[in-house]
Amino acid sequence: MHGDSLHGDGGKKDRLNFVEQEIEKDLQSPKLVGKTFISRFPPEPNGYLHIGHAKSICLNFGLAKSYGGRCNLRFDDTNPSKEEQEYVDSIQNDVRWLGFEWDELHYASDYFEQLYDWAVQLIKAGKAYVCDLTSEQTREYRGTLTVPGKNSPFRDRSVEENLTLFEEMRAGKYPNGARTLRAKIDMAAPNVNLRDPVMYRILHAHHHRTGDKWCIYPMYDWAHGQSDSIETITHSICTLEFEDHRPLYDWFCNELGIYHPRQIEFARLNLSYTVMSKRKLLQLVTEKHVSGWDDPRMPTISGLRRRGYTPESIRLFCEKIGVARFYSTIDMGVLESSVREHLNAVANRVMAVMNPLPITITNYPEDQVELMEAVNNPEDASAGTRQIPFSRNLLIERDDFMENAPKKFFRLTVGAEVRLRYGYIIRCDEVVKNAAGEIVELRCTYDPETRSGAETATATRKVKGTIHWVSAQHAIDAEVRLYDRLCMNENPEDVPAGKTFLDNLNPDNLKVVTAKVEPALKTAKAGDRFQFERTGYFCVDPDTTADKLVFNRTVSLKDSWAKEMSKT
RNA sequence: UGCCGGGUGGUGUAAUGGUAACACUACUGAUUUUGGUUCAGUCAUUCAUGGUUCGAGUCCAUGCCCGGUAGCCA
Repeated sequence: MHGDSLHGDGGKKDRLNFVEQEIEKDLQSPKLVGKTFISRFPPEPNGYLHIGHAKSICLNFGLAKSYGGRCNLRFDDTNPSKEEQEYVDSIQNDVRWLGFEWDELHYASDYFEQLYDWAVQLIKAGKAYVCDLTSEQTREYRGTLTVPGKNSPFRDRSVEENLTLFEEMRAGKYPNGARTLRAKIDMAAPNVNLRDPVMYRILHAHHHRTGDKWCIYPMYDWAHGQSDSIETITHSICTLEFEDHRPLYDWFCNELGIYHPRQIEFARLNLSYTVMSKRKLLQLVTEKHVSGWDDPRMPTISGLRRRGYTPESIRLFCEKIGVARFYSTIDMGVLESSVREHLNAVANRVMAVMNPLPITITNYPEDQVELMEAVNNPEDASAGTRQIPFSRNLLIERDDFMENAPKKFFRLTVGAEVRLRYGYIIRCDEVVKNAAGEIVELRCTYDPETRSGAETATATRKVKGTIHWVSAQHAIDAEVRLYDRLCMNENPEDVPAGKTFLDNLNPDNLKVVTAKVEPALKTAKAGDRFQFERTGYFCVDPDTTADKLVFNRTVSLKDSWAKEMSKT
């Protein structure tokens, strides 16, 4: 799968997170000694996976790998009104893309019959009853955080009556919301989850897998622990907001007398400069603030994939952020540094000019074209080299020229020399402007003794700066989508009254430009990733066609010059 | 106001009663035909107070602050 550091060489990671520490203790306890560790990733198929899910995926599958165990993929499909096959498919695709393969594929809906039988068992034991209270009444009877609840008037129905009613509920005799099956626990429990929680609700809805077979559906609490139990999950790892549900999880397993997994909770991921809740992501899509779930600005797995993130970079990120019980926000910079780290090692370099400024090498022969040899990846000799055409008329980046340059500007300015990457050293002699006073061309001369690759002292003489370029007649056009952070603020949810996170969207999170790129890119295929030298990492978007190249900026390179400039 | 869980640099994560470590960020400096990469270095007495101890980020007590929780959602 992947070379993670945890137990990577059969050895142990020097630092264990709290989940690993608990697991190691458990694995030596009498209950589990000699047993195989089994976890599961249990998404509800009601949306696309995002980077927060990636944390859970890496944790669950990673743990299984570390401890020589197994990890299942289980769809928690207990609420047919929100779930769709489309989501089931995308989730499987995303998990695989991240580099993981589940041992068993399950659906909570596969356990509906067993869950029903267990409910009957609880009714017979006098531990569950059919309640006729409406949802509003149920809420009133539950009490509040500080006031204990009171018993439902239906709490003491006979076992026989409960059995009949529950059977009729299943048979479809009652409309939505008419009755529920509830566990008989304690209406005065300080933990509200224990105040006779609902186990089944009536829902005449079509389920994406069971069709119209059922009209009663189990609640999360009634389905989750038992599903874990059926699959003999040893460790059921979930997020912190389920912490208060653990006593209920335990209660059901105990009352049923079935295999009892251990639930462990960790803090879910929050990322700065973006939003993570499904509701908000859905809103971005439906209100067209982005082009879809896979828009490169979205923190979804599909969005990150389209943006150019690699599975390795996301796994690396998950490894970096750790796992704890403290509710924290990870800086987007950590995600960005992860993808830079991986792409720096594997992405081939290429030259692309985003905002072209024509230059003419006046002493270079009109019809001459030389092929210059360029290294594809200085970090990886096996990536080889390629040939780039050099000619009299070139295009450079507008930002690489300044008429009145400050002292530390190491690029092109009148009278100064600069190295053209993999080309020659040139000097700018003259600036050509149009009637409006805009710079339209630079006239330069080159030093023929400085051809790249030659080993002579004159050829290797140093100049302060090196800039990228393309040959005007050879370059090809490409649409480049310059993506930036989705939101302007570190915490987009932090808004004044009356505003929403939408007011914090970064208006500059996408700029589209037409760039001139070197001819070698002609054959680039969707998904290919490159480093545009001195600029950033880019990938080929699926919108690319035979006659139109489209690139997405994954992330810019670190830019200490821009940083220097912004100081003043 | 009940119950549950948390507070370690700018941000995260470690340290399991014994030298507060690692990563990201930032800032120095070196290297560099990418102002990239790489390398070297700088940046904290652990929420507060008291206690136990030869020794406390870690154990105890009290306080303060933060988060979760009252769906027939998951």
